[in-house]
Amino acid sequence: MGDKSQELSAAELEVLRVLWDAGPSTVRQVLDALRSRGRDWAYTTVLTFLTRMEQKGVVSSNKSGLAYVYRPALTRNRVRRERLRLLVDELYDGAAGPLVLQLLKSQRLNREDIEALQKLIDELDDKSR
Amino acid sequence: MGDKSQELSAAELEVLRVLWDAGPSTVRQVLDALRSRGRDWAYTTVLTFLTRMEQKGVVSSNKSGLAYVYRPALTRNRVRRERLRLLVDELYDGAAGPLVLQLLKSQRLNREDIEALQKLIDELDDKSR
DNA sequence: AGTAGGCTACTACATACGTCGGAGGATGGC
DNA sequence: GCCATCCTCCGACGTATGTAGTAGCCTACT
Repeated sequence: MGDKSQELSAAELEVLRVLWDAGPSTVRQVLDALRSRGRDWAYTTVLTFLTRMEQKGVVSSNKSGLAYVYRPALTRNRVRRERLRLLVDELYDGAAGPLVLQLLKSQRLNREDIEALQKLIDELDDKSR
Repeated sequence: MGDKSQELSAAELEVLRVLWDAGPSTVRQVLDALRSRGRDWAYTTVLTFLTRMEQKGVVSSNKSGLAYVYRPALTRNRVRRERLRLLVDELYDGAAGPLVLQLLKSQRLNREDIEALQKLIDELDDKSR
């Protein structure tokens, strides 16, 4: 099967998100964080995920005192970029334009977003002219 | 595991894409289309996918003459929306703004895109004011 | 009528994913 | 010193995914 090696399943991504939000954490801390997000896994389940994810290289760990502390080995931005690219390639034939439009239409942006957007567009506009 | 029932794996999505692009097709037609896209599966592999996908309800089929003809049961737009929502929720905490910005920054848009964008922003701007 | 070639059904198998339980080692109170 | 804890390691099990072989059924041509 896939050997791109850095494939994140939905559940794995959830674990990673905890690490991004909470910073380096032990298994128990991750477990608690997941619990508070409504994910009620067993301790060993979390352990299994972290272990497997370390194999894949998406988290790293080092023993600190009694327990191992895990930290993300991929930045949120890196994953965002990859996922975004995948989405664009798979569902928009590589063209980002329509995706942006769809986003703007279907999601409600607030005033602030719109302003930031406008600014960026002005820049792009200058550059492309 | 997931029972949302309508989970599409990467490979399944590829099959679906062929159906979207080519319209109702037989197994062989799908196979050929996949081949021309560099996916060199065996005939029965494609058959397996289509069969499983029909179970899941993402394609439907009806016998026409000698062979079954498969057609998508989900629109491309529907899948786009779902995937997009997932991406926004999982990686942007539900906020579409930053996603749009990242898209605009990292992907190269052409003049046309930018204009369409500008127009849309003007509209949003009016409405939100 | 016989056969080649296309089609589906059924089965299979390895790997990944989601989910844990139990065994066994360190540790910190009492 | 001993027990309640907490931690990790290893193994397990069911379902999903990726990939395909085989067998048997039509059908159309010769």
